Amino acid sequence: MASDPLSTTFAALADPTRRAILSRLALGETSVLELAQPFDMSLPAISKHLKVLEHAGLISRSREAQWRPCRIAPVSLKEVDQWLGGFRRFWDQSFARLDGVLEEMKAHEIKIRERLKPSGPAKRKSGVNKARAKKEK
Amino acid sequence: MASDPLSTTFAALADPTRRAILSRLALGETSVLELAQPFDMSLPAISKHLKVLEHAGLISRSREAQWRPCRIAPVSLKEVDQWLGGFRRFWDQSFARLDGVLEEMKAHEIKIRERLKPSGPAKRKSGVNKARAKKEK
DNA sequence: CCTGTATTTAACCCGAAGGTTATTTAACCT
DNA sequence: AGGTTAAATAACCTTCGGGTTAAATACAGG
Repeated sequence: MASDPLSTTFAALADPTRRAILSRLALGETSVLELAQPFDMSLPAISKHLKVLEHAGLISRSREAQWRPCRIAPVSLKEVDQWLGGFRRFWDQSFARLDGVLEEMKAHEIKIRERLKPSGPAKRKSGVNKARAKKEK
Repeated sequence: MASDPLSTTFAALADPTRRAILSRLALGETSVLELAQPFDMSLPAISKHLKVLEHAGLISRSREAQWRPCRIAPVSLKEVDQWLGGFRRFWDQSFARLDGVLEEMKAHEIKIRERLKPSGPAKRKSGVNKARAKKEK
């Protein structure tokens, strides 16, 4: 497995048992035994899953007598969400519209700048990367 | 690997090469060779990555002469986003606040109902699952 | 038809993921 | 100290993921 943080997090989430554990933890901190209870799986297996989640920064664990209560640690999830954000316009209508608005604002700003400093050339943002040009059937 | 759709998608995203490919595709549809160009990796390896992405529903491919242009397919990403949504309150302040507001609205609604039908007991929503009760040191 | 270009498939290697059982550590309670 | 409960570790097995090279497929075009 790739070792960068985001890959580690995605890999940790790529298992239904681990996602179910996280869903359970969304209801609140709990012990390993209680986390294991819904699954038809040995305790060491659960222990491994928890280690994976912890290593991915998705949960944190403390000690309380002989229990090691687990809770959700939000930072990694937040990072996943932020990565996803870069693609949100592909499915979220309102984000797509926001894209358009930003384009418009940018164009408008450029016009304003050009009007304010008629001597110097306005700083042009390089346009969207338009690779793959030559290709018609 | 687990074979449910969400696991497949997360697994596909758990690789920096594949995420980079998606990022490139966010700029627009392109060919396999151009997708491969930034990576120090054989072409069959890229081909496999694309197959994984396609199987996860993250990209779609068409044919155009001898090229097989790829583009982003948003549905799987959207599903990931929706799954994440269930946890957003853990890191998003405004969502946490929304949680509070919803709680308040629910309580208010119950009061109203009770006032309107003083004869029958108001339909109580069962409270948040409060597992793990007995545990004090 | 033959050659070049784009891409996939086949066959293989290696290490890591996810599961098992058996054993060990840690902490509580008499 | 001894016994019980909670959890982790060790050792092991099998499957799968990501990479390789070499060969096959699909199409365009002189």
